[in-house]
Amino acid sequence: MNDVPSGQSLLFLTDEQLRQGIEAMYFAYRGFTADPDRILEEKGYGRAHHRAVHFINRSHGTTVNNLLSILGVTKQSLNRVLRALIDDGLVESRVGQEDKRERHLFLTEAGQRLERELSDAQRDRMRAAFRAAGPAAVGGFRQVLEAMMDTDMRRQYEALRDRTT
Amino acid sequence: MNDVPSGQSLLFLTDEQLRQGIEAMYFAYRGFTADPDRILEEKGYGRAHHRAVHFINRSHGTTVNNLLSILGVTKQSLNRVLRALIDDGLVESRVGQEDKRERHLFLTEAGQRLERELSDAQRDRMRAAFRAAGPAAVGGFRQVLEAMMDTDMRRQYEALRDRTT
DNA sequence: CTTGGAATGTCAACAAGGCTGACGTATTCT
DNA sequence: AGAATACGTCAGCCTTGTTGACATTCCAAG
Repeated sequence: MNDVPSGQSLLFLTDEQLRQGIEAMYFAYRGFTADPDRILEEKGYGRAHHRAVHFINRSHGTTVNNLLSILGVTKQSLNRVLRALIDDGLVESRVGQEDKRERHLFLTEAGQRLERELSDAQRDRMRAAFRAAGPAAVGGFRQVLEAMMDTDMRRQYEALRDRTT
Repeated sequence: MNDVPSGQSLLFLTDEQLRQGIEAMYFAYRGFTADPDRILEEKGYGRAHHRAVHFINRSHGTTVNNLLSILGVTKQSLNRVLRALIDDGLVESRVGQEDKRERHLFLTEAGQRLERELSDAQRDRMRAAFRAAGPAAVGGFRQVLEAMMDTDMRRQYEALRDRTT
C-alpha cells in the first residue's frame, strides 16, 4: 500500500500482466532446460547431475555440505548423483586437509568436458535471447529475476556472482 | 555473426554475463515455484496438478489433447493427475457435443478456489518482483523470456497471451 | 455398412530424483 | 571422554515422467 506510483505506470501490475509474466516464466524455463536435457539424456544423466557438475565447476573444491545448501536437497539425494559422477570419473572427491571429515569436490578433465558441453548449449540459447532482446532488456531481466528469489537463495546467487573465480 | 554492435554494448554477451543469467534463472525459478509448492503439499498435490489446474482455468473447456500439447507430457502422465483432480471434485470432464470422443475440461467451484489460492500466491511474488524492479525492467524481463522459448512453446504462449478470455 | 483411424481411458511396469529415518564411521571440538 | 559434525549408505516411500499394450467410442471415407 505504500509508494503508490502515479497511475499509468501501474499497468504492469495488473493481474493480466502478472499472469503473462507467470506463463512466460514457465515456458521460458522449459526452453532454458531443453538443450542440456537433450545432451544429458544421451549420456544417461539428468538435471540433477547437471546441477551438481555446474556448481562444482563454479566452486572448485567445494565441500559436500556447501553443495547441499546451494542445491537445497537432502544428502541422500545428492549422494546418489555424486556417486554416479565419481564412479564415472567425472568428479573427484578429496579428503580435506584441514578438516579430514570434509570431502572437497573437483571436476576431472572428463567432468570439465561435460560441463563445457552443457554450459555451451545453455549459453548459446541465453546468448541468442540476450542478443535478440538487447542490453537494456537484459538488465531488466536480471533485476526482475533477482527480485523473485527467496532471500537465502539471493544470498547464494550473490555469493557466486561476486566471485573472481 | 551478423549485426555486430559497436563494442561496448557487447559486454552483456560475455560468458560471465551469460553465466550469471543462467544462475539467476535457476534461483529465480525456485523462488517462482516455492509458494505454490507449499500450498500444494498441504493438500497432497504436486506441481503437475498445479499446471493442469492453471491451464484448465486459462482455457475453460479445453480438450485433453490440447492440454497434452500445452504441457508436453504423455497422456498417461496427465491422466493420473487429471483423475485425481476429477475424483476430488476439482475438475469436471464433459463429453464433447460435436465430437463425443473429446472430453472438455472445466474447473468446479472447488477447483476455482484452489486455482485462485495458487495463483494469488504466485502473483503476489511476481507483483513484488515487478514492483521492486519497475516497469522498464519488466518489459526487458518479458522480452528476454520470450526470446528464450522454443518456437513451438512461444506459439502456445502467444496463443494464450492474445486471448480476451 | 463396414472399416480404418483418431481420441480417450486404463493397466502394468519402470526410472529419475525428490523425501524420511536409521545407522555407521571418521574426525574434531568442548 | 563425550558431544557434535561431516559424510556415506541402506531401506523404503512418493511424485511424475516414460513405454507398451489394449479397449472403447466415435467419425469419416469408401
